[in-house]
Amino acid sequence: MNSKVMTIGTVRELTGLTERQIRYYEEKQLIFPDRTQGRARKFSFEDVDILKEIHTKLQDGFHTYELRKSLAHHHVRS
Amino acid sequence: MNSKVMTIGTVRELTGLTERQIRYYEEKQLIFPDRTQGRARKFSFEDVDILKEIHTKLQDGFHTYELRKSLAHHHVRS
DNA sequence: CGTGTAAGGAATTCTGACACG
DNA sequence: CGTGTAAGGAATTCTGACACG
Repeated sequence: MNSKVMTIGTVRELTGLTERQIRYYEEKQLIFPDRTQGRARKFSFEDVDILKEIHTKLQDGFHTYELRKSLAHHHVRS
Repeated sequence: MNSKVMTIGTVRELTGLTERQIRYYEEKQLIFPDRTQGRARKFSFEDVDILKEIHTKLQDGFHTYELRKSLAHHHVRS
């Protein structure tokens, strides 16, 4: 499911990450949530998986700018 | 996907229904969204399908109390 | 660099009610 | 019966910033 339907609060629960981390990963171009009219972020289940992967990689010593390349294949343009 | 992850606003967009209609169908026991700590409803993609079905049936002349039975098979307890 | 937090505002959602029919 | 709406409150999310290191 690539449809962006979840708010950041739900993603927080599903990933165990904090909102700060999620927003930071977006800032670093690792995830690309949609936005509602009221500028609230909307994520997909795929985003949740990517986020988990990002966090794992970071704990393995990688940096966000390094992950930007390895996560590139996730960007499927529908 | 039966995971309850969407807020009513997303469901509104996905189904084309109003929040009033969605809440009313819940009141009539046709759908069973989860709740967040802050009492906000959370729906699944299956709920979205059921909601569309409910609206179609209503337009076909059925009443909510009649649909309660025909939708019973949807209640899969995980 | 990656993450925590307090700050103030804006958008979202909630409930109970009155309305129509 | 099914749905619209105005009302007030509570919870959510947003951005920019300061902090640590």
